[in-house]
Amino acid sequence: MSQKLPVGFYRRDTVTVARELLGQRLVHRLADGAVLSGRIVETEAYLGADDPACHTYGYRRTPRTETMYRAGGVAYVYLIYGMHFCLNAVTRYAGEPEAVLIRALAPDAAMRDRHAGRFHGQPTHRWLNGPGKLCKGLGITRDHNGLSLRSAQLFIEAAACVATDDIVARPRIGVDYAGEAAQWPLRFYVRDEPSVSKP
DNA sequence: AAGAAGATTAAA
DNA sequence: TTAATCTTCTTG
Repeated sequence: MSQKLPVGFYRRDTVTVARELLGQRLVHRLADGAVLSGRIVETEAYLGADDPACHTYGYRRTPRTETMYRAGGVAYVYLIYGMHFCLNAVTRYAGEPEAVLIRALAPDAAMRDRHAGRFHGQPTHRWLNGPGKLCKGLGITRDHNGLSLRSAQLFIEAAACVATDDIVARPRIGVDYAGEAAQWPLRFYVRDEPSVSKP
């Protein structure tokens, strides 16, 4: 029986959390009892006040980013491009606004077996291979913003970490506006994993 | 009050 | 390469 990751897991260095979230299991329980879940295979670290690519660069504080200022272990969900949601795990402590964007999941066997109908006949490795797609696929919306990642409906379960040799570090996606920070190798994914968004 | 841009996606 | 689509933030 798997355990939910303790809050202490999140209240650490954000890059460490981003790397160690690879392999863990994200679970969403719907009101009707359905369980949608997958193994995390791709993440990105957003390093707060000193990171030009981060929503909280320079301690920018707005209604939207308020969640990032909370203590690690809660979900930060926001709408991007007017049509897609992105899910992040808030890291560190209150007042240290950093987070890990969860970019891709490999669907669990139970989900592949029972919820293929949600995905229009697509191959399973394309179900959740992008930050907007995984929110859509799991039914995560802005209603989940601020929710504990140990809550009954949304949580991350402990599973085996991915070995260092199997983690690939690359520049983050979609942050070209961030100058030099656009090159920082803060995107992490599992080597040879088909469900990664852009191998 | 108005405009610009965005941690994306699917389709051409 | 581009449209879709709208919230958030910046500027006037």
